[in-house]
Amino acid sequence: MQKPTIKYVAKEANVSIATVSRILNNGVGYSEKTKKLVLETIQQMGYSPNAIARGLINKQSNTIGVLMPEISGLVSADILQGIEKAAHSQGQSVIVCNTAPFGNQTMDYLKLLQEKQVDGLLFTSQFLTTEHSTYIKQMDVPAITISAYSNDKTIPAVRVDDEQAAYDAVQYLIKRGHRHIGMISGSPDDPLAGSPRINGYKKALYDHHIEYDDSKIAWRYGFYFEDGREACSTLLQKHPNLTAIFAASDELASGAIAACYESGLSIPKDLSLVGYDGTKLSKMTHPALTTVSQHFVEMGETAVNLLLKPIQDTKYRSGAIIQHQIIERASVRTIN
Amino acid sequence: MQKPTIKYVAKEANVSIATVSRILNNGVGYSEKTKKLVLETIQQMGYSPNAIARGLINKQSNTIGVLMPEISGLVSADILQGIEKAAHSQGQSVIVCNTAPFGNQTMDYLKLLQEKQVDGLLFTSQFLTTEHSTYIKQMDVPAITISAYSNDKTIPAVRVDDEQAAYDAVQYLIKRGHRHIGMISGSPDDPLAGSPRINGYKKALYDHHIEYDDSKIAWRYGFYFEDGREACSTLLQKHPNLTAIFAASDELASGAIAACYESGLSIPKDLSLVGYDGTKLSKMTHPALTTVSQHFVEMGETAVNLLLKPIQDTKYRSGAIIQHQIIERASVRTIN
DNA sequence: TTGAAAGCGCTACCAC
DNA sequence: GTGGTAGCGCTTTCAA
Repeated sequence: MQKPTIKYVAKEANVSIATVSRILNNGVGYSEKTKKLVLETIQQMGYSPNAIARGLINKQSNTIGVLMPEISGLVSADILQGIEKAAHSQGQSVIVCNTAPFGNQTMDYLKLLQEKQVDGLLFTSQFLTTEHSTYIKQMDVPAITISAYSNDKTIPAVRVDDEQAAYDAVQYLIKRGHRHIGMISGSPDDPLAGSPRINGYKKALYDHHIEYDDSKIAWRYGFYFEDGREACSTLLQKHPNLTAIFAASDELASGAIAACYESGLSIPKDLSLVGYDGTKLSKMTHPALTTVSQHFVEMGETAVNLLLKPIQDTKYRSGAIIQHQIIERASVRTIN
Repeated sequence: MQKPTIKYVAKEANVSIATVSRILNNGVGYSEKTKKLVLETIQQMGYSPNAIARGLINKQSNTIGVLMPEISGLVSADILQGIEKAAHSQGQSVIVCNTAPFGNQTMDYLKLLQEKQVDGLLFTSQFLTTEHSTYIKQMDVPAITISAYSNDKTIPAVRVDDEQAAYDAVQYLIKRGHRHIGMISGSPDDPLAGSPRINGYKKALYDHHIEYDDSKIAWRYGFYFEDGREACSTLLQKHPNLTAIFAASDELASGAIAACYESGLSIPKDLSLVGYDGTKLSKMTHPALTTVSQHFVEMGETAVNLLLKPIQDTKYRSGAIIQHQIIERASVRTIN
């Protein structure tokens, strides 16, 4: 049995396909009577319009493509959630693409999404090369980055002010009496989540007249648990007198917690700790992490809105900065 | 500037569109010379085929739809990762749909995906009603459930044998000398992740001649941190002599850990704990959780393969059971 | 208020 | 080997 098409519906209802089409698209130009008749026929035949055929004519797919490394990360998953929500509420579907950090996976996906005629592109937590942005330009679809880094500044970016957020985190510690503050970080060469946070850390120290010491930053290439554990353990060995550590991700912080348990340090009694991201992990550790929360779901939503709405407001031409927020929990102690 | 179409490429290269099409689709019926010429023209014009037009003819979208509640959950995210990986390697794109547990969100998405002519449907962690499965049948696309529950047994299911897995977890505790074992669980009315695990718990006790006591199961509707914390605290109050608890999810277990800290209990010294799921959370808690690992990424991959491959092997007609595995970490102590 | 028909970009059939 | 063309299911003029 063939699936019914508009043609078939028209025949059954004894009207033209044009009329059916009009009714389907809420246009005008038909009597209530025919409308009722057609709608009934559709119902009865179980007709479902073919979005592909529609797309061919309308030149739009009502689909946006999302490119992200590691879908299953706490951060990515939250962003994706926000994206899907906002997209769906605006009649768009979301195609997810899991890009590998190496190779030209991203280019391959870009080509694929171009063929699929996506109406927009979202890049999450990714470094956008010039090759990428050049290709996007040629694709002629709107694109927005989320927590990503691009050389091409004409692509709007939705992000948190990482430097300021890190600054706030460190200042938070300073205000609670800490002066021996270490940092666990991603790579200083990472322009995305590495250097900005390191800079914020440095700046906060500087502004509060605390001497900066290179060796008080322990960095790894990743932002994961194991990275945090190793980095923290290294840091503690080098600087046993640290009273606080700022970790550039909640996962790093959770690793730091593990390292502290291993070396018999109690948090926050012996060492205070501030995380970063505000993922659900941060409330599940023990002690619960005081952390800098990024509103990932909101970031995803904002990005979609910026992508889909014709950019009338020049204010958002270059994207949006989402406010971060320090969530106080139990991992920081105040020194008198 | 219009985007170049196949027609335009044909004109530029002085061949027919039929020839271009053949070359594009790796068919036969053209000389090496024309192939080279056409490919060069394509390259030079920056032509990209239109998958929508293709789809209209081929009656396929090379897209599969994934429906899941809560994209951002640890479990869902892992499954999605596996799905995307396997789908992409088979030339399929993935549309994610975040279904709310209430309302008829799922039906709406189903209709949408039907219009988009998806080639397959994947249901994750969801309860499939008869209305759903009836609609799917009528859509005439293959569908598979992953860690889901459906009344319609003709829909292949990819899952872990939850009862057996829970059984193994509890038996693991029993073999380590525990006899006072409580359970923190989802709702007994939840046929998906509730009752099977509870049954496994009961059965293990029974098989090892340990009396079953209803009140040693504390359940909540959710499987989250707060649920676990509350449930554990309730349980501990009622049964202070428990030496072990089996939690029906890692998040529940992490909540249980928090509850233990609050009541001054040390894990595993005072209380042993086994989690469920094997999410990345389980290695980030302190102590690291001994847990029953479900291979979520593999489950996603398997589901896609089953969905896309014509089902030649009757063995998989009804789906696949993915092996679970107990990962031993630091949350269980052996009683002598 | 309605219908006929062109055409979106492509594939596949048939003819040469 | 190659080209002409019907037609996938739909929207949208243009006429009636």
